[in-house]
Amino acid sequence: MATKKVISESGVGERAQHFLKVLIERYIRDGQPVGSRTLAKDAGMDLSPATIRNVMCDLEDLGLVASPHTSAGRIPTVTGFRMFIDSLLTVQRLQAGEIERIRTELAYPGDAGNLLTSASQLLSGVTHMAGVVTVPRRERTAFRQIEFLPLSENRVLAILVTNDGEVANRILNTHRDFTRLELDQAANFLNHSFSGLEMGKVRSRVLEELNAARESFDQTMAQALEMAGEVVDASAPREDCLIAGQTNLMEFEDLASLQQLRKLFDAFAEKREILHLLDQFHNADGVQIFIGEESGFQMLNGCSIVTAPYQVDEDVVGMLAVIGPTRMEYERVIPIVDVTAKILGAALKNR
Amino acid sequence: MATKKVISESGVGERAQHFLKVLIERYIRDGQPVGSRTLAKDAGMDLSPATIRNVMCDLEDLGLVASPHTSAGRIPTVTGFRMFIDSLLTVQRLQAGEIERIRTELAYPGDAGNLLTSASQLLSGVTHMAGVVTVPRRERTAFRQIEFLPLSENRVLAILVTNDGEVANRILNTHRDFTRLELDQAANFLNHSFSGLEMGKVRSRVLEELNAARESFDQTMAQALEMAGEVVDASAPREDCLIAGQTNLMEFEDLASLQQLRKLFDAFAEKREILHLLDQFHNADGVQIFIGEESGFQMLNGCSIVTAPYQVDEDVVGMLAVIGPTRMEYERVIPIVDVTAKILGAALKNR
DNA sequence: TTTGGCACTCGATATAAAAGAGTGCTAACA
DNA sequence: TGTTAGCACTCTTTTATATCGAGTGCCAAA
Repeated sequence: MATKKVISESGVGERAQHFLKVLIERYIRDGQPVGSRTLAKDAGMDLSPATIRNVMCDLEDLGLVASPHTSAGRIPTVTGFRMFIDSLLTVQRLQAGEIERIRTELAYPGDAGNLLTSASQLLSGVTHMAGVVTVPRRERTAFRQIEFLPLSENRVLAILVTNDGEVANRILNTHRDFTRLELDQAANFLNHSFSGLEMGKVRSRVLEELNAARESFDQTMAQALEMAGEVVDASAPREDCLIAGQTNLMEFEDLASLQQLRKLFDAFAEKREILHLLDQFHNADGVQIFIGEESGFQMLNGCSIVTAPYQVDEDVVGMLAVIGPTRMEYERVIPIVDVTAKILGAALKNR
Repeated sequence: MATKKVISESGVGERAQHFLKVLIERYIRDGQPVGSRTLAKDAGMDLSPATIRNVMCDLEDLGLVASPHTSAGRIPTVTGFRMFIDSLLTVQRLQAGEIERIRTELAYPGDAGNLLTSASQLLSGVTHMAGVVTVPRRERTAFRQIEFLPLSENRVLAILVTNDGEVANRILNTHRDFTRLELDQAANFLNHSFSGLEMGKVRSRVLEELNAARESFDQTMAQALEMAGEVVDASAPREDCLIAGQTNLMEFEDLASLQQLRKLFDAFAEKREILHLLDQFHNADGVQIFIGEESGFQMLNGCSIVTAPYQVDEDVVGMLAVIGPTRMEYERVIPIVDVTAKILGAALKNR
């Protein structure tokens, strides 16, 4: 069966694939339709433009490239890009210097929030596109310690520490005044009951016990649980994402139709949709790429997202992403996102 | 001296001022150079275009209007706008409905941060421009209470509560382990020494006492003070501003040169300059307006800022602003900012 | 002081022509 | 059978040119 023209599953000859690759690389560089003459030179196979034209015809029939009008060259379609990304891409190795840069920028100690902000800024700085980091969800974290401090009459400060070192606090207006001793006792009880428990479970357990306490008319207990409930809620899934360098996207005339750009920026301000989108890739491991049009979200037309999860102790805790025009240098961006994810994970671990 | 042509200090006749006013109002509506014919109709004084032209010549000589080219009408200059704003503007009264809207949107209870966010969103929503709210500075707030909680070996959680109810916390890695009792004693001492003191002073006093403690080799005291210093720094002037509706500005083709817009958005992301700018008006009371070019900040070319301080108990605690194109409907925006400032102040008071 | 008249300027719009890039197809070639 | 040269054709881009129209500035008359 070994004919000269090897056909891959997709029905595209090996040579045609090579041309597609070269065409897309060229298109990524210049952003303009690529003609047969240009391609003939770039491909380096010493073929005439006419030959190329024949192949282009095939590629067009397969929906991998398209021409904006009769006398322009070809530009890749979304499916063309998809094939390029999935099987044609040759990822560069990151230069040692760049790895070092990432490492040092994420090396300085600071609290977790700070670190994540740095990471998104770093991504946007290195790639000249928008950098996104989603913040670990609260759901996964565990209860470590709760404390109550009397502030003034009828006002108590509740402090909740989770095992990832985050601290949530809330000022509670209580029905009656509590002594310091009472508060300490309540805290002791709660710490004893919930320590180490995953926050989601804490929430449900608090509710259960609250009902139990009410039935048995244990006022003190009920109040303690009520207060705990409030602060647990305050520390609730405040999942969020940090976006840096949005304005970099204004430089790409690919997206420059203000219309388009505005939709994108609105999405950034809102964040919800972006977050939802990235969550879909939460379970993949390693770098994933997807193209705006594939997502169904209109605001991402013309864009691509390069994303990777980052892990602490084998657990995926959040996502990292770069958003830019579909016409981006994937072979440079992919390793950047990849390495940053790893370094970020490590940095979070020895925090 | 009562001649027919009354000359104001600026050397502009009363009638000329009236024309300037009408011209600017028209320019604000249409965004296009206003010609003599149009102006003749709008002015409602039954004068011929030729007469208007003469007046326009005078206004041009005074630098209040300019023409983009020979055969276009006139557009206001920055100084023209300045005069318009300072003395020609007739501010509309806000409709009862709009006041109600503002009141209800700021009525629902929530923490202070929430309220401020709502305010900026409200401003941007009502004006279709960008809304800004600066958050009260920490400097002005006073120390109320500090507490230390042992977390694990060599890790202590320090919590600082200020009299405005804000809570700052920081996890400290200590050189040695502290018992709960030691920590309580340290907290007691600090609370006793600093309670009620303004934060700026707390910072300096901590340093003084730290030196004293070191000289007298009072290790325990020194450590307590060191820890206090860290958390005080953590709660340092985290002055900040909340910006909403930036993307609204993309709709105005006045600013649409992507160059311009990008600079503006970068400034929004950075925030520092905006904050610094608004701080200059911190002491003014009532609505202030200024025009981008006057600020010297390049990114504000083509923009104006309508700003007002908001007060709690007679004290100015922050600023509120709307940023939009210089060609904005001041007579509508001014009362909105004004009223919002008052309502926000009130809402913060009964928080 | 106001007005009509008039020449003039300059951007905006329209039209046409030419240039350039690239294609598709056909026929010849190895 | 794959490859190539040639050629007509299509569309965009550029350039040149004419025309229109809005609006000005100035002058002379009311």
